[in-house]
Amino acid sequence: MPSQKSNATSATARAPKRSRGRRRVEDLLNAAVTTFADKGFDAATMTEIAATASAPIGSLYQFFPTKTALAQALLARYDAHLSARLDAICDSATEVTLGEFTSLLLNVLMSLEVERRCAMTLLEAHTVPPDCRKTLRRSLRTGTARALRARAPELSDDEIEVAAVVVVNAMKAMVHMGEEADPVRARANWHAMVEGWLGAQCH
Amino acid sequence: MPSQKSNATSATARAPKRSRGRRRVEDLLNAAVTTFADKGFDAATMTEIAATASAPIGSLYQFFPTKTALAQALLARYDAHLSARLDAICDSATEVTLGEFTSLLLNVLMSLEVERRCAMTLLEAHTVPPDCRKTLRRSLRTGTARALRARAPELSDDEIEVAAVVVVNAMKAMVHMGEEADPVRARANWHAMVEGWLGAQCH
Amino acid sequence: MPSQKSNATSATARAPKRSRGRRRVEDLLNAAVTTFADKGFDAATMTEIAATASAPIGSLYQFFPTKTALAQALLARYDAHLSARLDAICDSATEVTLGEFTSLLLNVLMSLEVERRCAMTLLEAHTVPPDCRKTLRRSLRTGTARALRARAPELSDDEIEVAAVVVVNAMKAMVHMGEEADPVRARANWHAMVEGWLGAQCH
Amino acid sequence: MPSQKSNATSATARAPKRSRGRRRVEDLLNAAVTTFADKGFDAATMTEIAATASAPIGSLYQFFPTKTALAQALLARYDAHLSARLDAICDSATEVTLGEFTSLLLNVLMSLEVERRCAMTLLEAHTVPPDCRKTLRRSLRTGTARALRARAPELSDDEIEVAAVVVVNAMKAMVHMGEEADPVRARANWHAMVEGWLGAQCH
DNA sequence: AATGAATGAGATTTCATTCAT
DNA sequence: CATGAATGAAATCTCATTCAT
Repeated sequence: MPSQKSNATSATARAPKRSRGRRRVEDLLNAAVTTFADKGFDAATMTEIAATASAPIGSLYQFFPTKTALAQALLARYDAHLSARLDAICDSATEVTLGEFTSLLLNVLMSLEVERRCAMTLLEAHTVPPDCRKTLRRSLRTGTARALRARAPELSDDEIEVAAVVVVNAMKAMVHMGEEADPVRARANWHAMVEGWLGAQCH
Repeated sequence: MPSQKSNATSATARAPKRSRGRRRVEDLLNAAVTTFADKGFDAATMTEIAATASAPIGSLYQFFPTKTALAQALLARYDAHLSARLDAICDSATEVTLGEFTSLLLNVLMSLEVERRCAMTLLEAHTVPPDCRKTLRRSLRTGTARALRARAPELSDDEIEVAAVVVVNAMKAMVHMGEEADPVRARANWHAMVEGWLGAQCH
Repeated sequence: MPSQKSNATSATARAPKRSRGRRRVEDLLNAAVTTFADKGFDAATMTEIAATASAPIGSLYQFFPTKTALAQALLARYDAHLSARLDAICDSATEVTLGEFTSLLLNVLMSLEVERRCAMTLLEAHTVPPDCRKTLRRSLRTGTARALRARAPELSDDEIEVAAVVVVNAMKAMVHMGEEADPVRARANWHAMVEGWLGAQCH
Repeated sequence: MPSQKSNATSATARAPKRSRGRRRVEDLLNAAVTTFADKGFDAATMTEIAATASAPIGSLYQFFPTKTALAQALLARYDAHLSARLDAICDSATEVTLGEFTSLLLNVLMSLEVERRCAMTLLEAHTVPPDCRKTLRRSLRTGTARALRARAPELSDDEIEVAAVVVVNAMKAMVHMGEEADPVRARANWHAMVEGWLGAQCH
């Protein structure tokens, strides 16, 4: 008796056990990334994602029991990537100039073009549960706060909090400016603006 | 995304002739705004929009032959609103302080909460044709450029172009910061940052 | 964005407005009756039911937004039929012999062969919500109680209650005995047994 | 009801060789009993049954190559149980009063609550092949006939045949009356009714 | 012109069964 | 043997759009 759509309120991805399975999951995730990035969450279909990965639809559902679970897994993967980048910035925070530090921060979101577009799409999709969306946002903000604290330990918690919000939004703008004409100059100006403000803060 | 039976490649909104019709169109647009803002473009259904406006579904299709045409009309309406605001800024550009000017610009997107959320949703929706999305974006950029030129006529066309891109993205960030904790302080910092940069440019 | 299976917890059948619609609903209900009776609730598919009625699947869902709603409508229709029969018995309860009265009661379920098989199938189906099932059962019991009270007003409420339970189960057995070899003699015996007991009670 | 990949028209349960296997089969059967009783044949899934028995799905298919075969095995087991009870009644048929005899017969189906609910579910399921269903029914009828013959050897074969049909249906009613309000009085009345009829027959 | 019932392609999800490991 | 990941046919339900009334 098919029909009961996933009754579990929060279904999560199942981990593969065999080595072939792990490879297959990799393919499925990549297929999902490009499909979501291209079509958006709602317009992308599970059937198309499976087809893109040359996998039968049943396999897709073996690992991701729900379209939502698939989105969640993707966001988690991207979250891990961002955290790693931010951790790296923490490590070198005191060994670089302010300009370099600004650059590192502002470029956090600029790697992995497709994954980022996918993540941004999912973050905007009203159909994706707010939980996962909030998780990624918070993770990005706290990671940025960590980097700022590593660079400017003299700032209070509140100041760090607010600065992190500012910087995160500056990061996002960097990405969006790529679609405009002459993105190089636009980003250079943006960089200057943020560096100026950061310099004023940190002192 | 069910079957699109419409084969017309580009359907646009039809203008109503009588005053009763104009009132009805108004209601339909408003219903569409809230529905799109709440559910997103894909999840919102034409039936629900008509119901929200207490209008029969046939009426909705009378004026907006396509879901896409409806989105387009909404974006056009919002575009007009933004242009008006930017025009007003042009007029007073030379009579205000730099801080006030910055404030005016950064707050351009902060009015009409629901309409803005609707517009941003539609701008992200991959299902809405890129044309209308590009139109609104360009309109916002050129309007901003006009305001900047009114304030700083000494800048070259290129410089204005780039500055407009920067400012537009700064405007967007103002909106996004509203969802974070302590948006007041975040926005104040942001304002300071942009004012600093604007001051450096304009001279 | 299809996918959200009927989120309304209890969807009910929608009434048709046009005359063609009423005819169509009739056809759909009849198709559903035979299909459920033949295949059972779970094995019967909405697609097959629509096809049997030569109706597009969309039309089926127009009137019965859920497979469950369809079952409910069927049970309600059968309920109405049974109530009518029991009311008729009430009217003639005092004008017939005990044997005739027994006969009338025991034969209540023996008309409308297919509808009855459909109803019994639905009553057993674990997938049909208990509510509708209980409704029909109670309706049958209270209708029978009414008939018994009309015949034997001297009995207490409790006695009527219990007698109704007994008689209802006797009715059901009448139906089941139809599948055995020599159903005529079996039913005659059954009739004698119940009549004997009824005679002993009523006095 | 998803695709039945099994092309074997009639698959039956395989007997286990080792004692550990016999234990496992026992667990699987018990898990199947409760699952079928709770969810019905169609809604119960092989995966869930295996999980309930804490057995891998492969093991389940080792012993019962088909969902149908599993149902068949369950019905056979229940058949054996009923036959044993009826045999016991045969043995004591001449040593008890008519009231006791009636009681014994009417209570045949009242033991093993879950197994019985499972069996009744399977008997109603249109998806279970008619063969096994008929087998159990016939077995119950012939067993009952045996008991009646042991008690009343003077009756002709035809009379026994018909009486068995009547008694079997009386048994079933006893079970169904358990769900109504005041089942004790209902059953007492039922008992009186059947005893009265049996007395009239046997003489 | 106005209405809203009718349509059907297509989306998500399930699960009996197999077979590689 | 034992296991449980893999498969894909098939089921339920949605909704943009049309067109008869």
